[in-house]
Amino acid sequence: MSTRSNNQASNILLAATEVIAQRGAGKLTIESVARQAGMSKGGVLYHFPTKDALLEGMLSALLSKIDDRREHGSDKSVLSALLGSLDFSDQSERNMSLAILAASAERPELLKPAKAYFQQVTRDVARESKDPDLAKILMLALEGLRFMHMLDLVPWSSNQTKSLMKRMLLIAAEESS
Amino acid sequence: MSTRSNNQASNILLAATEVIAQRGAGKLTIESVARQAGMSKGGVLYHFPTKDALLEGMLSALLSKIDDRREHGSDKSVLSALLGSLDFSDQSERNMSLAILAASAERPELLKPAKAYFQQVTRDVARESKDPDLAKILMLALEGLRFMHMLDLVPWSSNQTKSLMKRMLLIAAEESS
DNA sequence: TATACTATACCGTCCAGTCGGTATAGTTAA
DNA sequence: TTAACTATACCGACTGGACGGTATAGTATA
Repeated sequence: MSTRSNNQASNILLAATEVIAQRGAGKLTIESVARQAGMSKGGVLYHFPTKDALLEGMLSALLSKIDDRREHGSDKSVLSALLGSLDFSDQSERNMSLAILAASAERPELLKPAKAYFQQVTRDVARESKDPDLAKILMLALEGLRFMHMLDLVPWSSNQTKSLMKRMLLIAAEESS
Repeated sequence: MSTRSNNQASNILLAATEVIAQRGAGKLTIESVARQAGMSKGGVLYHFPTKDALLEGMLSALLSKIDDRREHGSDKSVLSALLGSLDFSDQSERNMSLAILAASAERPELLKPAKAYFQQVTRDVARESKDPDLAKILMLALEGLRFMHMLDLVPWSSNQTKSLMKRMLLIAAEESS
């Protein structure tokens, strides 16, 4: 029967990311999210009583998705897991990341958990690396790719991106202890 | 007597970046820019007839500053010039970059010139490299650093950033022909 | 009936852009 | 030299629309 009443929240979250992807973070309004989710403004406001709550929801969905994959990265290193799990040809991947843009525009404070997350990952990656600086460079490249992807600024094909990711995985494997 | 009131336009541009840095791209209003620049809304609107014009102005100021430095990078490679000229401890550097966030929020189309710029740089860097993929990784790391800096998301000290940049310069020097 | 959810009408605020006006410096010319 | 005129820079009241949030009434289902 899957009441799917629980799903409505994530439906709305998804719709929000789509709005940002299609029209920009500045056009993220409760109305536009409602339309995209196929419901009314009241419906959205029932699930997320304020716009801030919506932004928080998007951000925490993004972080928990990333974290999920870090843990499911099985036997490889954290860095390898991160590199290996990101798929930039996946539209929903990009869309979720866009929460960062929306939050930074409207409520920069909401990015604090994201910063904490980066600190954590940095620590973890440094701990397992022979060459922490090189590991950081790879992390930065990964995030650079994420941001450029978010803004549709990547100046080469997705095939080239894939081969780049492979190369990065290779370097990561070489230098992990 | 050098009233120097003739560069009001760049004054306003500067004020706009400060507003974004202090309050976020979503709070970038003509009024707030006017206040920051020490004038009235009408005054800002005189120099930039629409908000779009203001955004365009910020973006083109950013691109021409970067381009400037690429050309003044003298005898080194393009990649080295880019790596060497960026100073992330400089506040104004970060502020100017924030134009990207504002534009992406309000008028994503305005980022087209930025994309064209990245394509150009990528071509140039690839041409002079023995190992184009490695060069791309460095470029990505540089942009990753820019974005994380913009969002105040860098999880380590500015000293660590400096040593990272040195390392990146080293790699770039090793692999340039 | 109660709970979970959705729709609609409405309010107050914020904001981009308009417009009539002021101030001032320069230019022309009687 | 002074009156008439023009250009540039700026001010601030106002308008119309968009948006966040509230209130409330309705529907479906268990």
